[in-house]
Amino acid sequence: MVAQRDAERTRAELLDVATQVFAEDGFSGARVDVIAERTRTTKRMIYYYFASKEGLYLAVLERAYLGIRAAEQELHVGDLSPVDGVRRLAELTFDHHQAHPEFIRLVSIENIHGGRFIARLDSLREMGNPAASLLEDVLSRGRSEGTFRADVDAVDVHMVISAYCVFPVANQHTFGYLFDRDLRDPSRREHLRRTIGDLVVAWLTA
Amino acid sequence: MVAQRDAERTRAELLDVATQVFAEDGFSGARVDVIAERTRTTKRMIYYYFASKEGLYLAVLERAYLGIRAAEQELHVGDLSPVDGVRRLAELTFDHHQAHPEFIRLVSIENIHGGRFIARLDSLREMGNPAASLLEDVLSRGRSEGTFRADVDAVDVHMVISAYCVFPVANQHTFGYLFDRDLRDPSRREHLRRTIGDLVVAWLTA
DNA sequence: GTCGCAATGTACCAACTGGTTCATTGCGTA
DNA sequence: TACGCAATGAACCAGTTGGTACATTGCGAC
Repeated sequence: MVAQRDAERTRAELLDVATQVFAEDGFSGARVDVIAERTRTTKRMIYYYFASKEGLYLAVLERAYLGIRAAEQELHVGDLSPVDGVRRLAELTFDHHQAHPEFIRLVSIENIHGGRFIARLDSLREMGNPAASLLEDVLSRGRSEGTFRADVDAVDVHMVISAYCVFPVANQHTFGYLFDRDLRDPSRREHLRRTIGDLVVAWLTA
Repeated sequence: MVAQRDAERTRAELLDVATQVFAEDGFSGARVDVIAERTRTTKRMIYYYFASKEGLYLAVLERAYLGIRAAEQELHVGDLSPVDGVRRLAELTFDHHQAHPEFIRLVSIENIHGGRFIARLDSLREMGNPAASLLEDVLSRGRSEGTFRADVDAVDVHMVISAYCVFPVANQHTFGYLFDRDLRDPSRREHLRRTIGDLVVAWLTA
């Protein structure tokens, strides 16, 4: 018989389901009862482990960000030329966003709430941003080599890449409707992927 | 004495307030009572004119888009060279987004809801997209002139510009928190503005 | 002036929703 | 094997919220 009591599993299952539901319906739209229903446990457990709907949302948000950061730790572009390095960094960022739409949705939701929840997660700030650090490095190599322009910093470049990678996921529905173009269609992905590389490289080397 | 009965004014006031409240709190987060309170009229009028909370939201969304389209009609870049034309188009788009954050918020919200509401507003699709049409024109001039690359179309370029212009508004809070950089700070606006021009021109002429 | 109807105000409701109460159960341990 | 406590389940509650019933009022037409 499977263990009938497993605190870790219960907690994890709640987080998984809550991530899905919050990403789908937003904070206000999500219903505690719905989250509980989709679980093998009950609503009581949400309040037992997370104290409140807000506490659950905070836990979901934190875990989502920590997951992203962990993945970023795996990146490495030190052995590539600056030009190949930024292109690769941009493409990997693109892949990553494509693979985690629910994360992007959570971020959108958080911004609609004015970032009032994320502001309480000190853990995120402390751990820094691996992708941005890598970029910092590649960028300075390119600059001292003379191939990259010097009027933008790593955060500027990171913003351009983020903006491009977030958009096809975050705005897929309105854009798709207005321009009759499904930005998430697999057959279009390679073109989009190549484009962010072209874009950033052309810009930095101009 | 001011007119005590003015259907048009009542309707418009409801739409104005509702736009603000929906943009602030999302569809589920917005409260019908709150919208009514901030108006000189009552909740009853919302149901009188818009039938339901959803009806009101649809009206808000439609009006917001129509407003944007109307503004886009004013653009004209036909007398500029292709290079100057795209730069100007990008910069004007940037200005426009900066000036209408509440519109961007509504679009974000709509995407979180899977575009389920906008899909019912046929009026929007019918009117086309002035900015994209202009881009189409400038782009084809640049291509036949030989200055612009040919492996991207107008919608691709429009997406890049949109992504860049939307991001600083839509993600200001999470980005601002994580990178300790206020993307909406007026002192940074000019730099951001110039950058989208540089980016697109460098890319297209690469 | 008074009739007809659009427009409006008030009070109310039924359903929903986040959160709680309290009893119960399984698991490690002495 | 009995004890202590983490973990769990089910029923319940009080505040909130979208929506409505119904009475009333102002305005234009004649």
